[in-house]
Amino acid sequence: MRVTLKHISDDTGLSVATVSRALRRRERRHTPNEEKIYASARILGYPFFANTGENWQLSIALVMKLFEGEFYSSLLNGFYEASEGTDSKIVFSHVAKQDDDLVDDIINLSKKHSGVCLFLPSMTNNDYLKIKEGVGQYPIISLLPAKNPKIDTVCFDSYRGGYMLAKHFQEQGYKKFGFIAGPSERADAIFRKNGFLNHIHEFDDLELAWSFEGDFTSSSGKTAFEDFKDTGLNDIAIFGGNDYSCFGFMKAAIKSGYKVPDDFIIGGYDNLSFCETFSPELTSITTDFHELGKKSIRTIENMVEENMESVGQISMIPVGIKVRNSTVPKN
Amino acid sequence: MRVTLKHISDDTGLSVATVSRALRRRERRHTPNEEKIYASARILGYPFFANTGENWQLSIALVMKLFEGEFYSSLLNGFYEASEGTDSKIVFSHVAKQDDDLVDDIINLSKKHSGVCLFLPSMTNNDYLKIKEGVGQYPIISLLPAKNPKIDTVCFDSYRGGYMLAKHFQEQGYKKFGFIAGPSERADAIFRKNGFLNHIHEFDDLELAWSFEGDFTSSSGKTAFEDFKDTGLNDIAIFGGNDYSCFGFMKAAIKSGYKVPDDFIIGGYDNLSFCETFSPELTSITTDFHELGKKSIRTIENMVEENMESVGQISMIPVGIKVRNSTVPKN
DNA sequence: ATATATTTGCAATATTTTTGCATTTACTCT
DNA sequence: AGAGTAAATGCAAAAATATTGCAAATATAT
Repeated sequence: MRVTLKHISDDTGLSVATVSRALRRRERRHTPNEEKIYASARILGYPFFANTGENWQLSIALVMKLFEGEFYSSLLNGFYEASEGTDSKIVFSHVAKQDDDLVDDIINLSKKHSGVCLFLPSMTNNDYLKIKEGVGQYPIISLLPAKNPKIDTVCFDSYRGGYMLAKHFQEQGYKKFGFIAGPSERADAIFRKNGFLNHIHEFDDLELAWSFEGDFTSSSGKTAFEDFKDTGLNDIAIFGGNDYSCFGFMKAAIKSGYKVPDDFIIGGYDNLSFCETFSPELTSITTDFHELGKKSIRTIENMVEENMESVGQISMIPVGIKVRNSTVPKN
Repeated sequence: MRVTLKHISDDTGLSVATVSRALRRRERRHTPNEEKIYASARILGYPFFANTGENWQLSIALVMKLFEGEFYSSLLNGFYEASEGTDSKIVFSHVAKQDDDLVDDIINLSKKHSGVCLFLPSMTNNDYLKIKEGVGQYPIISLLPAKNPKIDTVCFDSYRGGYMLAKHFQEQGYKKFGFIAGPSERADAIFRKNGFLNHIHEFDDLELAWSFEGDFTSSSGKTAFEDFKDTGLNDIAIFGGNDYSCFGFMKAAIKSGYKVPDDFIIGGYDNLSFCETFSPELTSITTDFHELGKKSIRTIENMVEENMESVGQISMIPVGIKVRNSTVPKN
């Protein structure tokens, strides 16, 4: 049974007619009974109707799970800014921490919104298939790259990011390269790595001299440094996988008496604001969340309007590189 | 006119009966017509009814405006975590960047949600009054302290934060204190300052030797250092207003050859994750966003249920202090 | 105390949604 | 290809829900 005026009437003790009038009135009067009716309507969950014609907007749910660090703010901010001036409004949706209900949660979201954007690194291909089955032909995209994407994807060009950084290292005259890997189950981490390694492999005089399995945290960067230190390598260019790893690595290195960029150069990924705060300032791959948001919203809007079958299309948003003192000595 | 099945029927060319059945059915079938009906319902904005009894949740809108940096992630995360296991669900709501429509935006939000939490540093008392007038007796709170709050407030005890830091400085044996102020229109910045200064004034042997008007940015921290350097002061304990200011200040100081905590000690506010990454690690006032979220949600829930008049009550969430190497030499 | 405006409930009316039933369409199995 | 079966659809009746005219009750102003 859905919520009707009768429920509110029973709840408030007022007649259905009074409830109807209070809720339908253009201007609020803030009389005690009106307040009572509104309060009851909210508690009971009476649907406040959207009106035809009148600036109705698509609501697009942006679904994330983990939620710490500057990165998520930037992502959200990019989407909100991108939504201004479009016919869509962004609704941020948080989903349960447990993976169990994830698929069901998303299917439920699809009932309430016009489209869904997923940013969920832990999702498997199997999950995506289940979601696709659950939502049917519905505007839904993923914001993370996948090896074999089951749904349309709008994401940063992680591969190119890794590639660009390797190229930059080469241009600085380095031949030996190092790499701290991200979590191996994250496709974006793998693409970054592939881009980096592929550039190295393209040139016979370049060599991957060291690598380490990290997990994108600052503390794994520190562990990576301890591993690195034991190798005794120097004159090497290191890709940290992301900025946090680099911070952890650099901090430990500087503490051990290393000088950056003299003893090694290092570059990160994400271009967090702390890149400028750290000494030396960290070279990093830059991502434009505003572009990601714009492209995602446009994609969802197209899907809603054309109502066409999704075919696992991938849109890559280009990334850039911000060169700072961690790879280029101060002049 | 609100959206009815007739609209969807007209839009899809199917009969009202078919539309009704498709939307009412428990399980989705994903037939072409069903997809068409759902798509149309989403575009037109047909209200998908919340059911009585069945796990209906209060929806609480968390309203923010600016949106950069780790701080906002933490705030959101705290609220979402706090909402788990309660009868409420958090809906994050972004409002227009322009101040003009702010009040109207919030009044509109009040129609769609059971309660509203505002985190809007730029709001004036006048704005709050207008909102109160617009929403009537409605569950709404502010998450920022105000000198003379017009609506109920749940916020961190900024005053005590400033006070605690001054006390910590005193315990480290310092007599001379310095201070970088935040934006003067932000009440939370003023409370931090007052707490800090009041502790100083309580003791005759303590003295505020230097202060600077900043704006909570890293670059204003840098400017603050330039001002500080000219004074030639040393053996001083500095409260940076927030962490960003401290980072900017420390970076500039270290570049100028200062040693922290030898030449001066410094403490921040917010306990950003970068406090641990910076060298030296930054002592900072810690805030518990989970507690803030819990208290806020409980307050809104009470307001919804008891439907009582809001009276400008203030709930302060205690803050803590995390002492690190920027104020205590490593042992 | 009286006049006037506002709010409310009842009942009638209008609108919207659901359902029984016959028909059409899609699909399966010879 | 054609019969048989299941599912989907439209029509129209029925049910449910929402709105409104009107008179009584209540509040407010004079």
